Amino acid sequence: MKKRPLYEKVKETLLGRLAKDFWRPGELLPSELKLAEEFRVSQGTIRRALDDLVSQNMLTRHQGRGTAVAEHTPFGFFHLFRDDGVRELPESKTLRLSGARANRSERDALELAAGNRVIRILRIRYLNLEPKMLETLTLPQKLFPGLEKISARDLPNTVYRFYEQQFGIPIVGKRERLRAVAATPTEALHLNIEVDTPLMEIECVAFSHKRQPIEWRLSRCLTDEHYYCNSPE
Amino acid sequence: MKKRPLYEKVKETLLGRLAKDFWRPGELLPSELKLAEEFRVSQGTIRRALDDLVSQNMLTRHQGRGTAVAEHTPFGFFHLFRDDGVRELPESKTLRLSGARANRSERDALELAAGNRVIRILRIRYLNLEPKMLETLTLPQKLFPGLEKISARDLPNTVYRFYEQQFGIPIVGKRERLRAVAATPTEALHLNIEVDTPLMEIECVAFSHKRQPIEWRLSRCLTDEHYYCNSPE
DNA sequence: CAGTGGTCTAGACCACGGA
DNA sequence: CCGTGGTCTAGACCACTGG
Repeated sequence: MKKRPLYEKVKETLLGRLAKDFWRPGELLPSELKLAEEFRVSQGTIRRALDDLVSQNMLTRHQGRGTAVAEHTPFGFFHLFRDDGVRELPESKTLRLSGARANRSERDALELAAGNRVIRILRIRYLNLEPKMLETLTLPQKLFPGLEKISARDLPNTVYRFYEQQFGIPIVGKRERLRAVAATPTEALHLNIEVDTPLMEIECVAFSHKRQPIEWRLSRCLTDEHYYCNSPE
Repeated sequence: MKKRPLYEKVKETLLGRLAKDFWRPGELLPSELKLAEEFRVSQGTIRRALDDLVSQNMLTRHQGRGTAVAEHTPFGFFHLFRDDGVRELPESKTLRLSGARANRSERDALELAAGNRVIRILRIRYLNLEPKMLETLTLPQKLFPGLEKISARDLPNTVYRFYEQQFGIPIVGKRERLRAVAATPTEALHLNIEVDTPLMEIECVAFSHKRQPIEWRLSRCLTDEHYYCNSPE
């Protein structure tokens, strides 16, 4: 029955607090010894839990300072770099936000049964003021009650924190699949390029802590002056 | 002077043995307690070293069985999957192998001084008997003495193990950069596609254990029936 | 069953950061 | 200086694997 390791329980509790903004981003959380006392486990167990959360980019640790809530960098999970290696701040504009019945691809990606509804969001992203990326986000409507009635202008730039804070859904993992594709006429128009220009397509499914699919994202980006990288540089 | 943690020393020693084929791939190495005794450290320290090597895909562990040398899967670091998620065995043919003075890009990628020589290898790779990928490998000649005189036919399909066993150079890390590009006439010819077809370009620098660049690899692949993925699926 | 890795504890000392 | 995380130890019990 209860074969789950202790550190998994600790992780789960801490994840819940992080989702609820129990601590602010950047804030130090209690020391390992304090947490060990609170959870009635040893420091080693706390350490194991914290290490796991650090490797999931939920926390950061600094010797002599403490363990802090990760400042979900302004880049978030944004993986495009300029050719010289410098990272640029992405800007985004939401073009459309609407609800609909999930189609076949969406049901497959989000593991939904037939008939479920989804929310579709179309965004364009800019790097250095140039349009570089067009992306479609698809969310299961039942997990985001009321989101379909929000104005496109009110959707924040970094949506993962938004999911956490407004809907209590922390994103802790993702699976990406990449392809090279040719720009469609619509994409060519938005990105100010010629039809059939090669684009990088990034298909990404984001998961909550128990591997439940939360978001299906299809991005198509221009890599004429940027490259994609998700390794630790 | 010597502030390197103990487990780092252990890792280094074990890595050296793995490179020398001290244990065969798939073979179990001594238990944690045996290793702890040999290295005169605690089991916890050995465990930490082994954990790190496991996360580098050098070892695999199974509760109740032991710790084994990773069977560098027939896929190696090959990251193309068929659209249905199935992994296919890549076949490769070496088209050319030659030595030359390193050009600017090669010196940058491999961190070489001007005047150094490199070995260039041009390969074509097949998936399900269809040509899907053209790649250029560039190696610092001084690290691979005699390799430039080898016949293209004698170069094995999986080169990383070859580097380890013939030249004592274990590859433990890599950095990848991806772009979408248009097929050149040469590539179109080899891959049996039209010029300007979108291709995924994978630029990969492979490192030895102390971050020394060993191989610069530029791959261009057709993603009409495959996708690229380097996350744990 | 014996032996393995997986978890957990309690304690020690060190290296670093900030007041 | 104190408190933090980083390393290391020694020992305990559990869960799984194989013969």
